Amino acid sequence: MALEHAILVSLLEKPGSGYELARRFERSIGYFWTATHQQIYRVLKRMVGDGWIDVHEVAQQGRPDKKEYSVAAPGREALSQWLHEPVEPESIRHDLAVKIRGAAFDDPAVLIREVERHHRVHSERLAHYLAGERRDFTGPGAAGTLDAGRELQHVVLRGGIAYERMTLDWLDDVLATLHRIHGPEAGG
Amino acid sequence: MALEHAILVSLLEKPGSGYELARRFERSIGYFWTATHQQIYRVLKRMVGDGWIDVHEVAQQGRPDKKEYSVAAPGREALSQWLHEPVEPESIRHDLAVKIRGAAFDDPAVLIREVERHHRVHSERLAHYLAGERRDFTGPGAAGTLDAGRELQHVVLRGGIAYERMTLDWLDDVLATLHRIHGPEAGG
DNA sequence: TTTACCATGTAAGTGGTTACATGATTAG
DNA sequence: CTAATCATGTAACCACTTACATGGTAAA
Repeated sequence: MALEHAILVSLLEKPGSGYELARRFERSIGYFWTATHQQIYRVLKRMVGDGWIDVHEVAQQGRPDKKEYSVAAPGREALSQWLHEPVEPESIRHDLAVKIRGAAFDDPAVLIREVERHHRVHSERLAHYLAGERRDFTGPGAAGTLDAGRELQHVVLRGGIAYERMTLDWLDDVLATLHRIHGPEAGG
Repeated sequence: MALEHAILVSLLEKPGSGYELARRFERSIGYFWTATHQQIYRVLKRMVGDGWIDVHEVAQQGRPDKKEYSVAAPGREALSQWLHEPVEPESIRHDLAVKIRGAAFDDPAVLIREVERHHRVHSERLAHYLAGERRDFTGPGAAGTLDAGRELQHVVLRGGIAYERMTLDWLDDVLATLHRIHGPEAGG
C-alpha cells in the first residue's frame, strides 16, 4: 500500500489539511493516484497516531478552522525506508478490455458507443494535462533551470500525457476493429 | 466490479475449472485483469448460487477430479446487461510515480536502480506479449480471415503491447531525468 | 524423495467505496 | 433561499491480499 506514502510526499511538497490533500488527489497527484476524503481522514488519523505527521489547528477568517498536517521525522524515515524497498511493477486492470472481449457474445454496436465515450474522456484528460504542463513547466524558469522536485513532477506528468496519447491511439484501433467486424454484416 | 463479468467472458470463450480460470488470469486475460485462485473460487461459488453458471464434476484419469463451469442463460443475460451499462474510464495507479516524486526528498540513486528493475520487467512482458501475438495471430489464418472473437482478443493484446512500449519509453525518460538531476552533483 | 503441477478450499486482515451526517461562509 | 465551497468526520459494506490447509500425480 502506498496511500500513506503518497500523503507523505504530498505533505513534504507542501503541508496542508485533509481537505486540501483530497483536492490535490483530484488534481496533480490524481494523475497517478486517487483517494477520497473519507480515506484520507482515516489514514491521516492513523499517521498522527504513529507519529509520522504532526497536526496543528489553524484558525481562519471567513472559513471553518482547519487542521494543518506536516511530516514529522519518523514519517520522513518511513518514506525513506519505503523508497528503498522494491515495489511490484503493476498491471493494468481494464473493465473496457473485458467488455471488448465480451462483445464477441453481444451486439458490437453498443460497444462502439462506449468506446467513443471513453475516447472523449481521455481526450479531455489529455487536454487537461497539456494545459497543466503549459502552465507549470514552460515559459520563464523552464529548459534545464528547474529544480529537482519540479523536474520530477514534470516527468510524472509526461507519463500521464504519454499514457493518454497511447490510450487514444489504442481506442482508435479498437474502433477500427469493431467497425471491421460489425460493418460488413450491418452495413456500417 | 467486473471480476464476475471477466469470468463470464472467459467461460463463454471456453468452459473450465476454477484452477484453469486462475491460469488464464495469469496469461491472456491477465494482460488486463488479475485474480488469484482464492478470489476466483469465492466468486464462482456465488455465481453458481445466483444461477449465472452451471457446474458439473468431471472425473479425470491421472489427475484429481475437477468441477467444470459453464455459463447459464441468466449469466449470459447478466453479462449482456453489464455490456450495455457504461463503465468509468479508469485512471492509472502507480506506486512508481509516488516514488519518483518522493525521490526529491531522498537519494535519487536508489530510485535509478528501481526504475531499471521496472524497465527489465516491462521488457520481459513486452517480449511475452509479442511471442503470444506471433503464436496466436500470425501465419495461416491471419490477415482479415480471423473470426470476430479472435479479432477482439487480438486488439486487446495490441493494447497490452502498446501499454508496455509506452511504459518502456517513459521509463527511459525517467532515467534520463534522474541522471540529469543526479549526475551533475554526484558525477554519475 | 523432492519438486512441480493439478485441484480446491478457509480464515484473517487490510484497503477502498458508498452512504450518512454536520455545520459554517459566500455568491447569486 | 439556494447552491457551491470549505471543512471534518462515522459506519457499513465489499473487494482483494496473504497465509494457511489438504491431497493426489508425474517426472527428475
